Amino acid sequence: MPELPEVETMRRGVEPVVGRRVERVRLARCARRPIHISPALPRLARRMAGRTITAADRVGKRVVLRLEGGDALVIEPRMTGLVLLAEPPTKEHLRLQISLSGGLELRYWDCRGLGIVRLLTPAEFNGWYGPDKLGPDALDVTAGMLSDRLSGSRRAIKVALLDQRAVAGIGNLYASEILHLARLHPATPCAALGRADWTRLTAAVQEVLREAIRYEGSTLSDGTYRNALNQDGGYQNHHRVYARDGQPCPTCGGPAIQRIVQAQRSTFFCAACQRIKRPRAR
DNA sequence: CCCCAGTCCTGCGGGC
DNA sequence: TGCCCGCAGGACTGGG
Repeated sequence: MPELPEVETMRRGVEPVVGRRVERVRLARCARRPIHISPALPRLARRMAGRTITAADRVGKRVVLRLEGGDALVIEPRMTGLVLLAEPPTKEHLRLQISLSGGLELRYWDCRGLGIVRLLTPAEFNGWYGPDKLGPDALDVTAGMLSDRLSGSRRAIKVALLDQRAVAGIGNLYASEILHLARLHPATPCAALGRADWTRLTAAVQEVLREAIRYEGSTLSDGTYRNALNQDGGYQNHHRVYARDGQPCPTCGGPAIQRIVQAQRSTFFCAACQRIKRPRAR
């Protein structure tokens, strides 16, 4: 499940595309269902052909390839999408192939096919990913920004961290990891957090995400996430709580990590070192 | 504003 | 051993 560290690793892995010219764009025939792509081929192919890629950026959980002239190709992998410069894991779920000058082949592979690829003008890009839609990037967010955006909310902090309008890039896996490092109970209402909590939480956001990037993301047992060269990440060996229910807490040695469900998603935490804070009584 | 359930999709693992 | 069912969840939508 690509979140910020996985998408950042993909972005770094495809940086060799910068400076190359788009020669050909085609859909892979082996995909059972067509990819969610906008605009549809051949219009997208015509708009991209002959143009040079000027930058490989990231916005939240998406890879953004900037094109000469100002358009951007946004690749949103969602659950199982991979942006590759190597051969894909299987031929079967290859969705899109972009041939670049110098013989480079950029591929988009997506097992479940929930991902989306969009070619956007600058105005369209701002409509999709402007400040109304996406909060500050999780790597840049400050404690002040987080508390300004969330401290008035009664939502559980775990659920709020998944809201991309509040902060961009955190998904279900890293939300649990971050809250464990920050020693905050995932069900704590945002409004119950004090200044020191926001500071500790923000520090944990930075530390967990930077460490996960250093290990090139998490490849889970389903094996879906890989870097641009089709290699596994390494951060799954450093998970503190995610999918470790029943195992001892790495911080306090407490007997068992617990699993609960919040907003229909699994949350993992240690009930011993992540104690809930109740909102102040009115 | 916030919350919930449903939608997309496929591979895998648990249970029988 | 084989089959079926449910689960995994990012982003979005519609209803309460």
